[in-house]
Amino acid sequence: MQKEHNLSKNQKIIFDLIDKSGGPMKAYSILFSVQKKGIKAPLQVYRALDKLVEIGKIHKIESRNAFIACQNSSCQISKATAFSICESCENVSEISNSKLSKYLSNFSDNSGMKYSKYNLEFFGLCKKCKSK
Amino acid sequence: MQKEHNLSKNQKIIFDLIDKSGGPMKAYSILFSVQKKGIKAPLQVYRALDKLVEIGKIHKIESRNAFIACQNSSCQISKATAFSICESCENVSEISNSKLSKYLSNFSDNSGMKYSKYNLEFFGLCKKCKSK
DNA sequence: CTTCTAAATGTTATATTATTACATAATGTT
DNA sequence: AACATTATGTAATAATATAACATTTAGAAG
Ligand SMILES: [Zn+2]
Ligand SMILES: [Zn+2]
Ligand SMILES: [Zn+2]
Ligand SMILES: [Zn+2]
Repeated sequence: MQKEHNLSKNQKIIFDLIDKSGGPMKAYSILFSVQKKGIKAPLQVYRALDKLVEIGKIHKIESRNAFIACQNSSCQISKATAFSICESCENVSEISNSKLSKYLSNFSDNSGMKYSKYNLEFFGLCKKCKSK
Repeated sequence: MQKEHNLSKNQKIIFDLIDKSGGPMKAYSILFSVQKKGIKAPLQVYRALDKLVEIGKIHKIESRNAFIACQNSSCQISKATAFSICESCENVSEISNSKLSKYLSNFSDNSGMKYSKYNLEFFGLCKKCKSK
């Protein structure tokens, strides 16, 4: 079970927005959407995003500079993330595959590195875009 | 064998700089370093970087907005990249592990996505930083 | 060698993404 | 109440990346 975090006002506004959007959102698009709720400055958005990433409620899609709500709410995998990204329609979804996460979490090589976190992004074409 | 590409003047200047640096470099730090060679504008740097990424001579470290020379010059893996990143000293190295790349290249799930590319970033502490 | 085309370059301006710095307020703990 | 921690508000600015347009260079085709 994931630890329950009491989100602050700004954190809640921003998390709800991202969560309801169902897909990745960019920081300045978030900013635009929450201005009517009194969040006026980029920093207010980035601070909430940082915190939400830290506690695992959202993840950053690094290749897109965008943020998506965690789609595995019941498990704590914010340090082991995998995404599937359609290069045509930009649809993103979080991959939840226990064999994959086990394989990557246990990965080690002879470099002497101690790995504590990973992020994997797969790119390709989704079902819809393939058949166009 | 990787296809031989004749790099253009700017591409060669920028590739040589990144390659010789031995680590990841950021676009504007590259720009600063090549100004004495006549490359004056960000776009000149970004165009060369885009091309070098496309042909696999360099890779972008997405989580760092930085570019590193491919450390697997003999193989064509620009569409299947894996990196190890030290969160303390920011040392980055390209992981060349055939089992890992085979596992990921063959990965598929029931989402209907057809994967053609992936990028994996491992984070942790390198040997040196661990023992501090 | 000439014509055509694709790729690369040069230049200016601008868009997008993210952080620094400083002041204040709210929340939780002892 | 005193203290520490976390969150907020605001302004300015830094860092990263692209748009638009003109020109030049390098290859391919005839
Ligand atoms: Zn998640
Ligand atoms: Zn698609
Ligand atoms: Zn490589
Ligand atoms: Zn290190």
